[in-house]
Amino acid sequence: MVEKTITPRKNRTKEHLQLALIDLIKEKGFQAVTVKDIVNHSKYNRSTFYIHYHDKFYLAEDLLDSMLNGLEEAVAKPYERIKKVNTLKLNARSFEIISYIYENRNFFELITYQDTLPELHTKFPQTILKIYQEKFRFKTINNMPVDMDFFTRYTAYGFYGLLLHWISTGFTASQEEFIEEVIKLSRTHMAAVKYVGEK
Amino acid sequence: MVEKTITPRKNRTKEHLQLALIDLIKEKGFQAVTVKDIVNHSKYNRSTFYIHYHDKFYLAEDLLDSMLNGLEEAVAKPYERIKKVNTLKLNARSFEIISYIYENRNFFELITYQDTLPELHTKFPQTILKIYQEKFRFKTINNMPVDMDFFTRYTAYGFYGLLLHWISTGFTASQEEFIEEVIKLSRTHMAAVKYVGEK
DNA sequence: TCATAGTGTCTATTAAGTAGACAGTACCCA
DNA sequence: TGGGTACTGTCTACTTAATAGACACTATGA
Repeated sequence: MVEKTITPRKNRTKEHLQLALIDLIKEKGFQAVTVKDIVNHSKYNRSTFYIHYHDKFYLAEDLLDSMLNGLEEAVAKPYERIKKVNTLKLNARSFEIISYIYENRNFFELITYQDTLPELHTKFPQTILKIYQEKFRFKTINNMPVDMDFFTRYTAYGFYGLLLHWISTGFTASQEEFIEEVIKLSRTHMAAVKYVGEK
Repeated sequence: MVEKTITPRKNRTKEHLQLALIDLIKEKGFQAVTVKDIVNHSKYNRSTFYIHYHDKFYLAEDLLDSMLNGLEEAVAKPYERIKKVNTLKLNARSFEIISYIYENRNFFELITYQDTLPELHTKFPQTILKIYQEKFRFKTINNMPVDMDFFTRYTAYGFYGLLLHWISTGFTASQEEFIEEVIKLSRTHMAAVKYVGEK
């Protein structure tokens, strides 16, 4: 009974509270945000906040988790985002990550703020790594022998570094341009990426 | 009984429907937007839409009116927006308009779309003119004699032209830069602007 | 011609959101 | 030191905005 059913109405309210939190973190930093700020900004009653969340930390956790879950799911579901897939060896599905981040750039911009969402700087790269580990299989050029776990970590964090740069330069490169760059760099040491669905 | 009381809850819902309309106009044009699109996007029930609005045209009207009312009110209330007022002859209050537009750029960008909010292209400049007529009194350089009604219209539409340019270039100039330009141009034929509060 | 998709209206139901009081903590500053 | 202000988290009782679903109707197009 502690977790009740989810309804569209509840989700909507939670989402609005989350959006308020994003705005307020950008405005004054997470530390300074109060529950009162959040309900003022989102125009809910203070009581309403406590129906959904115990305090701002739970709200923050929920926001982070749902965005990162969304990221994982975006990779899992068939490519709706990137339409014209470049005819390259590298699996287009990897670029769902890029599209998802771009679509939700309002959220991911949080990574450029000092006093920001708790755990964002740790969980975001961990999620990238998790996706790389669970969904992709790589092949080195000429089948050069390497520890594949290390190779996966290496490419995941390399990709993360590029993402950070793209985000913090305000997405000045277009999605297409950015994807081009990622492909070029991947090709320096990667022969192919295979997408492995579930399991 | 046709117009019931306004409550925060009602306003919030209406606002969310309005925001959905803005997004959808940008996405597919006003003509193509359906009530179903609007409630899908804003995650309300279709019935809920009809509680608040008769059809999408009433919603559009409400959106436009509230934004333009907001513009008028922004000028009327003491300058909270522009902090450091340049020590110029020209009344800083005029620049509340610029700040308001910038803060609500998501809405005002609609003016750059072809199939957009009905009446936007007529009512927006009319509102600028109304503000100029009701809130400001101008002085020509050296008290050059002109028909003051004409002079007001002339400066209002001149300002409107600059605003259009600023908006449709994606607000690349900062608020401060843009204000600078407006001041420079005003000075070519204007000795002072006086703000006249109510009446 | 039938099928599909959207419209606008209505009804009954309910649970999300509201107002308000409460005791408790933390902080400032006079 | 003590009083003032501001926010917190919990609770209660109320109401009403939001919901699901049915309805007849129109327009479109395959």
